[in-house]
Amino acid sequence: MRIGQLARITGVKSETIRFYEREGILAAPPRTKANYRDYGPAEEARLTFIRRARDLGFSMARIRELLDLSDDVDRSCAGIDALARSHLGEVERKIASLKTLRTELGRMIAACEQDTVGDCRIIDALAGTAEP
Amino acid sequence: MRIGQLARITGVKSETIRFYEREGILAAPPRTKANYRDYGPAEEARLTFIRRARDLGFSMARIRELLDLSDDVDRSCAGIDALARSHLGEVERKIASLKTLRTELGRMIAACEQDTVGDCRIIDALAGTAEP
DNA sequence: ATGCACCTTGTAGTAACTACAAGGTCAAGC
DNA sequence: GCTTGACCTTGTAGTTACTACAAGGTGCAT
Repeated sequence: MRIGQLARITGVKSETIRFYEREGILAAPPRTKANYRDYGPAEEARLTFIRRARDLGFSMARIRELLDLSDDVDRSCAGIDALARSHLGEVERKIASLKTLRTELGRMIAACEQDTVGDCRIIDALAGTAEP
Repeated sequence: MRIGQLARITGVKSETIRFYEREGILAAPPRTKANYRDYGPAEEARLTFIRRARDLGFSMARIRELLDLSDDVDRSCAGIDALARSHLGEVERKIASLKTLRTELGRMIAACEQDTVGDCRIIDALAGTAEP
């Protein structure tokens, strides 16, 4: 498929896809005889992964590491383990933060249904200043 | 407290704190007689919130909205409800994505413990191409 | 054959920081 | 009293990760 279709499917703009190629995070695909980039389904999955990971607040450096975990098939178990554990820690911290934020947003919505509004403790939810 | 101590506590650099003040996301604090910025605990919570939210991949625009939910005490319930629901949806999508990533990282670590490595399906995990 | 949507490269602009320069403040030690 | 050092001030310039736009080539449909 051509870059435009890949862009539509993944939600990553064509310009950004070319940018990723320049940065070496996405391999240069084969070209058609008209010199158009020609992508397959593997690139689609890789790009969707990158977009989701960016949306979750991972830096490009961190995403590169995650992609390396996937790319370097013949890599030492010790290396994979250490890196995977480090990423797992970050992922679990993010989940925990999001859960406190979810709880507080849910509480506000519930209060609104009762027309009682109350005060908003979103800041405390994430800042960890909230009393239990 | 002065900007340096606030920076250490929150993990937000002094330069970034001043940047937030310029952008209007953080109110200009009172000054000491030496013209130093003088912060209290409310700013600490607000900054920690901003840092965590940024780390979770929320844009500054989205964070502004969340802070507005907190700041605009006398706001219509309908407005709060709509905004909170929209944010709740984003939060739940992020949690769901992170959970699939967590599962895959956990699987890789477990495989490593067995010295069986196997293949890495991190990309499929977030890209949603994985078979169950 | 002439739109039109699509592609190419390259360059410049944006968001959200981040670093650095040039200088002012102030408590501690000689 | 004076200097040293850690801290602060403003301002400007650089970085990361895009994003937009310009100038032109490609290819299918009318």
